[in-house]
Formats: sequence, C-alpha cells, structure tokens
Amino acid sequence: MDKQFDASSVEVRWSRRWEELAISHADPASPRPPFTIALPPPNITAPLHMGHAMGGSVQDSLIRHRRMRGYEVEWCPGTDHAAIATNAVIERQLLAEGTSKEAVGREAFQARVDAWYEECGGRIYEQMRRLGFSCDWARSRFTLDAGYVRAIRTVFKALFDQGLIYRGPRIVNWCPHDRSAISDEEVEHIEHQDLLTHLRYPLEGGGDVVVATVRPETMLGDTAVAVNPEDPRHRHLIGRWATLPLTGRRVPVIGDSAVLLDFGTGALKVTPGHDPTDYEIGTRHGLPIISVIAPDGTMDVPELPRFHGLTVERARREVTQALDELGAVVAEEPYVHEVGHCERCHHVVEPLVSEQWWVRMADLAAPAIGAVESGAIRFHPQRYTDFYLGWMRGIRDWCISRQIWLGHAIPVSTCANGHRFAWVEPPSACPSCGSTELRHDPDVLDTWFSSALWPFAIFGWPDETPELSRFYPTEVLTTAREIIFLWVARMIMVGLRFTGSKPFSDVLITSTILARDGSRMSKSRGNVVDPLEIIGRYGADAIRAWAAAVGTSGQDQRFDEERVASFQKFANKIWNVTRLLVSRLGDGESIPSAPSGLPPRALLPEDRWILGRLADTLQAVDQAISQYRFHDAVERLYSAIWQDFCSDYMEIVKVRLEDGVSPPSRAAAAATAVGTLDAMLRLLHPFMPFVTEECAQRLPDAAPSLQLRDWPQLDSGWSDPAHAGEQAAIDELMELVRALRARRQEAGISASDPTRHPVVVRGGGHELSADDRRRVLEALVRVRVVPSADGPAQVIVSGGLEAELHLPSGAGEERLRRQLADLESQAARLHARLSDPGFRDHAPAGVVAGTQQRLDEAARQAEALRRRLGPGV
RNA sequence: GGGCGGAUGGCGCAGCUGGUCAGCGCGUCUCGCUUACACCGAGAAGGCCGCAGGUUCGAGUCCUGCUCCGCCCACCA
Repeated sequence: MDKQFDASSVEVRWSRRWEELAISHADPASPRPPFTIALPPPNITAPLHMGHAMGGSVQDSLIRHRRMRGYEVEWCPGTDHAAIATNAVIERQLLAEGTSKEAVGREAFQARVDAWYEECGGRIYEQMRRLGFSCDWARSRFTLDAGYVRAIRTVFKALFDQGLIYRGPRIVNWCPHDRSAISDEEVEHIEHQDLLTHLRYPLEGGGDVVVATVRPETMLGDTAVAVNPEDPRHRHLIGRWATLPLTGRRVPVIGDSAVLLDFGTGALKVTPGHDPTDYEIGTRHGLPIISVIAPDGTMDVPELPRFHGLTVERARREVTQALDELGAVVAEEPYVHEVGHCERCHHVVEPLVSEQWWVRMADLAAPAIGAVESGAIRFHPQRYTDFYLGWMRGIRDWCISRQIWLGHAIPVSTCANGHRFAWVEPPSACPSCGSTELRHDPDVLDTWFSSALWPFAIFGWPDETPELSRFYPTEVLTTAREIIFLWVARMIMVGLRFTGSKPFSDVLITSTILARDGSRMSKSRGNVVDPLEIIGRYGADAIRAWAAAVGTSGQDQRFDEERVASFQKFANKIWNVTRLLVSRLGDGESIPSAPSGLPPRALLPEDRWILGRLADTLQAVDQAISQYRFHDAVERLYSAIWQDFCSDYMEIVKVRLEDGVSPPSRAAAAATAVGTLDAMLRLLHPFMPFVTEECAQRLPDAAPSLQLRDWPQLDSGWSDPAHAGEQAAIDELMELVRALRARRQEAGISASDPTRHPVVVRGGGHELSADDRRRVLEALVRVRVVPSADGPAQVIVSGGLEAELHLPSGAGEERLRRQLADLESQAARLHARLSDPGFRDHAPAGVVAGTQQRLDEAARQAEALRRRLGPGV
C-alpha cells in the first residue's frame, strides 16, 4: 500500500467495479421501497461545469445513502437537446467557418447537430462517470428519443384538444438575431443608458401634444396618443386628433389609465405593434396595429425610403434627426432604464406582433399552486416557496413556438379545407375531411416544453410501464434556482395534469457556484473551471466532498480550490489510518465484528469512548442528511475521523495493537478500531465514494462494495450504562493532554526530545482507574505518570484534574498567573449573571444550573491555582 | 419601482428553534522528517460577528432604520 492515496487508479477501478456489480440498475419488480431521482438533464451545449458537478454530487450522495438504507434506488440520467441553445452553438460554429445554416442547408445542419450531440453528449456522460455518479445508465434518456417525442406529442395534443393550447397573433419577445420568438422567461433585462426624447405632435385645429419616448423610430408605427383621463393637464385633449410628423398619419388622442401622470410629459405615443404596454392599450381601444420593424430587426417602411431597411439603432438616429429638422424634437434627456435581451444570444429583443402558439396557463397553474401551498411539494431552502408562489400567481400565457430549425416540430397540421388538428403519429390525411393535402406547422417547440415532461416521460409515459408505476413520482428534485420558473414550475404543472401526481415531493435548490472573485463563471469571462481538471488535481472524492460541504446551503459560493484540496488531504488521511490499522492486524486476520462480538468486559474506557463518539456522529449525520444539511454531515465526519479517530483513538491504541500485547486487550482494540473505522467509512461513503470503498475493502471481512452494506445503526454495544460518566472523564483527560503538550512546548522542550518527564495527576472522579489514566496520557503526550515526585513542578489545572509536571526548568509561573486571571474574570462574569435576579427569574432552570456549574468549576480551578501559587496571590 | 439573499479573525465559509456560538478550511508564527500519513504531527497568534437604534434577565442569532454588495421580478413609455 502506497503512502499516498492514488485517487486516479482507485477511481478507475471502482467505477468499473460498480458497473460490474450493477449496483445502480434498479429493478421495478424489487420488493424494496422505491426511491427515485430524475437527474436534471444537462443541455448538450457544452461539457459540465462546476455547478453541474456539484448538483450531481449532491444527488449521488442522496442516492448512495438511500441505497444503503435499503431502498430500490432509481437515478435516471439523461441529456437535453436544448434546441435554441444548441442551435446557437452550431450557428456560431458555422459563422466561425465563414458559412451559415442557410448556406449549408437543413440536411447538413442536422448532420452537424447530430455530430455535436454525439461528441458533447459523450463527454458529458464521461464526466458524470468520472465524478462517481451511480446513475442507472441503462435507462439514460435523451429528449429527442422516439419514445420521448411521443410523450411530447401526447401532451401537446391533449392540451390542444382541451383548448389549452392556442395559436394567435400577439405581441411577443422577438429575437432578431435568432429570428424567433422567445418566452418572457428567456428575456433578461440589462441596464441601458439611452435618451428620453420629447416629441411634439401637432393637433388638428391647433395646438400640440408632447410625448416622451426612448424609441423615436417606433413613432412611424404610432396609432394613437394616450393621456391619463385623470390628468388635468391633458384630459381636455381626449377626442382630438394629432398628425404624426414624417408619416402624416392622423391618430386620435385617447384616455387610458395605464399612462402615468408623473412620467415623461404625461402623454404617451402608442405603438401597439412594438411595445407590450401599447399593445394592451391598443387592444382596449381597438387601435390598428402597424408593424414597422421586420423580423430581422430592420425598419420595414417601404413608403419611407429614407428609413426603410435601416437597423433599429440607425433608424433611431435618422428618425430623430428628421424630426429635429421639422422642429418636432422638443428635448432630449439622458435616461437609464432596462432593456430586454435574448438570454441565449444577448441581442436586444424586439417586441413585435406575430402568430405564435401559446399555452393558457391559468388552469394549469391552480393545482400547481395548491400542491406547494399544501406542503405536498416542499422547497429547500424554504424561502424559495414564496419565490415560486409569487411567480405562479402572476403567471401569464406561455409562448411555446420557436422559429428555429432545431427542436421538436409542433405536431399540428392544416388540411386543404382549413381543418387544423394536432397529432401524435404523423398523419397522412385530415381526420375531419380526409384530405391528404396537409401542411405541417413549420415551428418547433420551446425546449422547456419537453423538459416539463421529464420526470414521467423518462419512464415511458404514456405507456403504463413497470418503471412508470414503480419509480414515478420521483422524490427529490435537485436543481439551481435560476430554472425554478423555466423548469421546476412547469414540471409541477404538467406532472399534476397528466399523471395526477406531483412529480417530486422535495425541491432542493443548490448553491450557485461563482468564480473566485465573486463574479459569475462564464466562458466569455474565461473563468470557467473544468471539473475534470479539478478531479485530475485533487481526485473525485475531493470534489465530491467539497460539493457536499458547499452545495446544500442554497447560497452563492465562490469557488475555493483550497477547500477542495483540503478534502484531498482528508482522503489521504483516511487512506493512511487504514494502512496503519491493516498493518497492525496481520495478514488475513479475522476480527470479530465490533463490538457486539466481544465480551463487553474486554473493552477499555477509550474503546467505549470512541464508540460513543461514533454514536454521536451517526446521529448527527442522520439528522443532517434528513434535513439536506450536507455540510453539517461532512464537517462532523471530518472531525470525527481526523481528530477523534486518527489523532486521539488510534494514537492511544497503537501500542495495544502491537504484537505481544495481552490478547484480550489487543482483540478489543482491533475490533473497536475496525468496527469504528468501518462504520465511519460507511457514513462517509455517500460523500466520498471512492476512498471509502477502497479502504473498506482492505478491512477484514469486506463486502464487495459498501453500496451493498447497510447504513450504520445505533448499536447498543456502543454505549454501556454501567460506564456512565466515563465519556466525560476521557474528554477531561484529553484536555489535560493538550495542556501538558502546550506546557512542555512552552518550556522549550524540543518536540524531538524523547525524555518522558514525570507527572503527577490528582483529582478526577473514579470513572477511570489510575491505570487507564496512565495508559491514555502516556500514549498521547511524552510524560511518565508517577504517584509522586519531588522538586519544582509546573502546575496544570484542567477541568477537575490537576497535574504536576516536573520539568528541568522551573519557568511557567507567569502562565499560571495568566490562567488564574482568566479563571477569575470568567468566574466574575458568571457570578454577575447569577446574581442578576432577572436571570434567575426568567432563564430556564437548566440554564441557571448550567451557569452555576460552570461557576463552581471555575472557582474550583482558581482555588487550586491559588493554592499552588502560594501566599501573596 | 418591488422582492430575495449576503455583510462573522488575512482569504473562503459554518453558526438550526436567542443563553459554552465565537467555530471550520486555507493562510500566518514556533517546534518536530517520532517506522500510518510532511497531502503529516504538536503548540500558538488572530474576530467587541457592516452601522445605528430597539425587544429581552440575556442577541452574530429576533424587530426597525441605514450603508454597501449580489440576484430575481416589473407593461414608467
């Protein structure tokens, strides 16, 4: 066994082993209770980043834990075709090659896409395996799989037939770059510094009205001027007509309460064709809609050649200038506001009116709101409940059609006689009239429409498959907060409607991983960290434990590579303590499974002590996992293993494990050490799967995999009421150990000095025999415990124990005085608190008693010190 | 404009229901290559928990206000 834990070879070996053992393949016929997670399918647009690595690690921890708890665990992996995002990736590639999708044609484009899915998808699965994810690979799904497509069409057709999907012209968020509509959720608002321009429109019959706008170019499509009917400055204008400069169009002045009194000039130019607010005003007043911007983002005003074909940005300048020439520009003021951008390509979104497919959301939302309000679905952290509910309560219809090449075709056709129908299997004739002259809808679906079906479509829905009935609904959905609206909400709505069950019961929102400087990780910033690189440097266990330590807080987390490194060291520590233990056991030695196989009498106090620590750790870990507080679990295990087991327990029992020691004592130590380490490895396994497997494998009587072992349970043999108080007595002794070490060092005794100076220990209860005390002390600190000694001594008071350490140099009184001063001020503070009648009256009895106890303790120690220091103190 | 989150030793973070909660990792300093581990061991230094009020016998921990950061939502053109 090497001194260094060789993560990479262990990872390769165990990954293969797990697959051979088929531990991750679930059986729908199993009698065990099911536990299912549907892995959020990563977009096949790029390899996984640290956020994916973390989210997946958190899920795998849950998965491994439940497996050990006896569940039939299904963790179904998959990938998402991510239509619009992949479309953008491929278009970018083509652009870089100096060509375009139009130039290469649909077929070649599709071939590029397929090749990309092959390559990128393969890399993603490879990353997941390297991270140690124990997914049910055989059930991997891709959102373009035939079965999945059928599920999508089934849902679409049902919603269509029920009137919940409709088509119609409405104002949409249009991305001129992608040449497609996008949903409200795919628009990101970015601050812009623009000009607010005040324009004067002359009124028929004299006078004028001044409107304010950041988009003067849209005035070419104005069809009204609106003022607030409550506005004393303007309301008398309602009913009059204005004449638009440049176009000469007559537009009415109308009254609408959407116009704000205190913004701009109080008068609003109304462009129903290119502004959502204006569109609604236009709807209310029956205004005509004039489109002046084409889908490619250029001006579409053939009757005005001066502006026709200009980009919107140029048109803005040109129109303003033209208006200025007419004297219509009254003022321009700098103005900061937010402008919508396409989340994918970051181009400015152009609101325009277009025929699209929509999902009516109100009916779908109601049960989805209820499921969360009733607590049937719970968010962790809890604050995301309101986040979700707020959005759901204000939900608007969802634009699901996209005008791109890539994605699921909208399963709707129209026949020559104008019958429009949705289908699941591509039709050859119209179901109404039999016409075979069919025109298929050219649009594709929003990717999130297909994602919404994920938890049940992966199991073969709409067929009643064994997997579906057994593994659905899933249990925990682990995801990032940024897709709560885009994905989580829609899964809940669709799942409830089509399966009658909530798709999951717990939504675990993981932390967001930021770059070291607190900025977002992004390719353009060049600060993206590759999980494989981190694995290469520190091992998969390190990244896994890091994920557990930072992933479940739901907080933003800056990526801290040092933290990952600390877990690599931890893995190495575990490896080495295993080596130590195994080397002391001897080849092929069989150890009775501790501690139940041993007569309790053979256990020494330190054995019972570490078993007590193990019991505490188990309880803490169980509680932490049940609350999704993985950082608590990992931290507890970190200190229990490193400090309690390695630094304390193993150091104490090392000598008992040597050859030639009395057999009962050695057997007890070996059994306790093996039993404790084994249990701790099992507890840690969900968070550090590789090193725990490798180490457990080297212990006597190992199972083929920890995944086939049971989760540790409290064992009555771990604590013995006959030895109550012993635990505390050992803890007290440990404190003395640290005090003795400190004193030795302070006295200038070299760490390498082998001299064991005599020490006399007094006080303490009767839980430990003098032998017990001597054995532990001498194992942990270089002293020799003697019944009595003469000469100058350093005095140490620690808890109820008092020790005289006989060192050659007599220094150290200063330290004693400092300690005494500390104790006195502590005692004074406690005394003051206890003398406060308010405290005595209000604080719970337990707290008062505890305070009293601490005061007594401090007083006793102080007294002992004063005695030692002699008169005059 | 509204909402949410953060502000704790040099850095990155944990502190659940108010009373050993002032802790962890890294870093720093001192001493040690002692046959498990130098990816180590031992010891030490370092924070009045953003600011100002309030509630309470008692507050990083609850309330109010404020200041900076980050994010989300929003039909003020």
